[in-house]
Amino acid sequence: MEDIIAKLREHGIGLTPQRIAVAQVVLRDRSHWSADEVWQLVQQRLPTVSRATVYNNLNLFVAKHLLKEQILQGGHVVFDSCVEPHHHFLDEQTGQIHDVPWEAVRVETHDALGDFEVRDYQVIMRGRRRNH
Amino acid sequence: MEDIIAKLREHGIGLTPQRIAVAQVVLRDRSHWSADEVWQLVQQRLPTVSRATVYNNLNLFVAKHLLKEQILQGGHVVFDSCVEPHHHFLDEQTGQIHDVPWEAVRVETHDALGDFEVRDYQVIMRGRRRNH
DNA sequence: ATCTCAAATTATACTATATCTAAATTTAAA
DNA sequence: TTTAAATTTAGATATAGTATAATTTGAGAT
Repeated sequence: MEDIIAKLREHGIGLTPQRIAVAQVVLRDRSHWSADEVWQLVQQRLPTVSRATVYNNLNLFVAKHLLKEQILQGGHVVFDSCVEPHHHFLDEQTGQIHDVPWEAVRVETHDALGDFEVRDYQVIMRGRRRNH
Repeated sequence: MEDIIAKLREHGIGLTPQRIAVAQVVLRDRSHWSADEVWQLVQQRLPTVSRATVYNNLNLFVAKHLLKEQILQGGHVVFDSCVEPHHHFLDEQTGQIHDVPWEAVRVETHDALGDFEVRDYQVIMRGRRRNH
């Protein structure tokens, strides 16, 4: 709980019970959360929390760089607690998205880019994950 | 009109007035179309066309490789008449997405990928486009 | 040419996701 | 304690997409 509070403060986010509850959910182990998943879990701790509040706070956390918004296949939005740069691997069989370490992929661009000044990039890979 | 019909046939798509109208819109000059944009334009030619029909046919065209589905920032889905492999550049100032030639970017992967067998990839670049 | 019928396709109605609005409540500073 | 600003709530609305019922298509039989 103290960790969470410290983290919110570090990111310039004011404290409310709703925000603490949302942060407790999204900063847990799993790294990709849909808004509705978060809402359902937060409701267990705070039954009166409204859906709009969850959405508002998730988007605030993105704006304050506590989370990153990621787009899955089909346009579904999830919130990612890993804000460090990383790439994504989409397992086409399971539909699962996995984080790939930044250094695992090297990207070089050529002059053919022309007018585009690249500030940031991310590689989306598709394929399958070998059986464990 | 004949071009459109030939194209639909090549891709194994049966002919209906609705499909011809949708194809006429999306195979025009601009390369990224939202479903609702398509619907509005198609309605001008076929006022009874339903939204579901437009969605159904856009998704069919993707399935038959006449179009490619692309996900924009925020999870918005657009349909792209350029089905050749290409990368994307998102202009952060205008929110516009631009196609980048495949060869303009080279990607190498390393062992750190581990379990992931990459079949396909795409690079999403962000930045700005120099003034014209 | 016409009819039949199953499959394909479209339209109607419904659902999912996300955001807006105004009122109510809480926060944080004085 | 007060107060202004921030935040949440509850309900409505916007955006996007889909399920199901209705209609059309296409092939084969007559």
